[in-house]
Amino acid sequence: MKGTKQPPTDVARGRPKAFDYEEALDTAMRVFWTRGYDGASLTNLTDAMGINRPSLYATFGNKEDLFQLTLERYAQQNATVFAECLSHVSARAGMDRLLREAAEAFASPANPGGCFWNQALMSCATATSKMQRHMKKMAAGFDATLVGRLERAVADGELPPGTSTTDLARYFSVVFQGLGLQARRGSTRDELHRAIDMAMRGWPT
Amino acid sequence: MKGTKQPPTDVARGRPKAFDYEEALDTAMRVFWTRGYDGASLTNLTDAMGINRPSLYATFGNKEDLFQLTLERYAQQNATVFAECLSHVSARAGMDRLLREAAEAFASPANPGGCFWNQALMSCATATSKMQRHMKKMAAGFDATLVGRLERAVADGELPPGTSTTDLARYFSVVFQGLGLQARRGSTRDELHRAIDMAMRGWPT
DNA sequence: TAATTTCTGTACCGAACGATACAACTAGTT
DNA sequence: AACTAGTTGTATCGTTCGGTACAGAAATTA
Repeated sequence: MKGTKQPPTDVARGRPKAFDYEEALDTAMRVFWTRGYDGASLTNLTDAMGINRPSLYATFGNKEDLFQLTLERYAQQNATVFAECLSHVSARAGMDRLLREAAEAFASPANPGGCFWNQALMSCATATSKMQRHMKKMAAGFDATLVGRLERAVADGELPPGTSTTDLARYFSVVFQGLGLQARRGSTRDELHRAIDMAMRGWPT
Repeated sequence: MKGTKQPPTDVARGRPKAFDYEEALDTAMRVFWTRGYDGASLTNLTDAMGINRPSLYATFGNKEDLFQLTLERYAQQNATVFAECLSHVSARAGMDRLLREAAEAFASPANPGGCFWNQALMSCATATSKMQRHMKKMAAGFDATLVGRLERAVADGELPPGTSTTDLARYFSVVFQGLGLQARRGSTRDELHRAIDMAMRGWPT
């Protein structure tokens, strides 16, 4: 990540960038999202981002750094909705909402389809062990947040005492990821919502 | 697929192959399964298969042909268990069984982890449109089989009349694929089975 | 205006990619 | 034994890969 230069900390000094940092990162994300890590070549990336190679390297480091940055950006972009869903008074309603928000994003024609994180997960076999560790850490954080919310639900009496929160969180994780793949296969948002209706029946009574 | 030569139709004529056709195909499948289509280089493949490039090309065509052959083999290998599960008198028990068999395969340490078909699905963005069509066709076949079994269940009275068999099939497809990704993330078979317990609660009453 | 700083564009690097030409080799056929 | 069909190993093809050196362009600073 050395040499990576974030947006201006002070005033710009030399020649100004001819592109927007975050916009370029978003575009890169979509390329990786569509083609996977290995399938996305630097030419694919620079063409889509509208910048040339040296600019990319000076700004984002190398390909792996860029990929990691897009992953972090993806997490960051969805963190707000994620937190909002889980802050709902009812854990059940929050979980339902989370799945439905995900369905919207996964099936949105504005996106490449499915879940970027799924794509990254399948792509990371050829990645550095450092990046694999990073991804595992992100995944663990996601799971932990889910478990935390469910534990609060048990404490609140919304879930029966003795409920295995890890098992329940894992179940919803399965559904979550399944929705992403199903969306990738072309399912519409309505179809995903109907699947969520059924998935929510798994909630303990 | 031109130039592809299947196992001996007549008696072998020239110099005999120094490797087993199906064994080599299995090995290739595992390489693709682990690394994805783009992530698997010909060197990765030939090294693992224990054959050299010209033998690979003479026997399996090019890289894309080989990939397609491994996909077909994967489908063929699982077709038996698949059909057996769905031939159960109870559609519900059959579906349950299908998911559990899948969980075993997805989490088996003998396999690369997860579902090869999932991996292929994410890899196919860079593939030929011909191969994408082929994959869509395979997926549609899977779905149609599921729907067919559920329709029979409606006719048998196992499912309430008016049940949307396509919606139900899609739900189980979501769970199925989710299990694959969860396994890839390292979940054990027991953990997957507990997720299936919850998923089966989505079955209409 | 001169000096300095930063970014852009071209042109290229060595390495790895998918794919083959070709000769040596090994079997069955005659 | 001579011939033919098919496989194997080596050595290589042209292309694309990720990554960079370097000169010129565009801004701020003095």
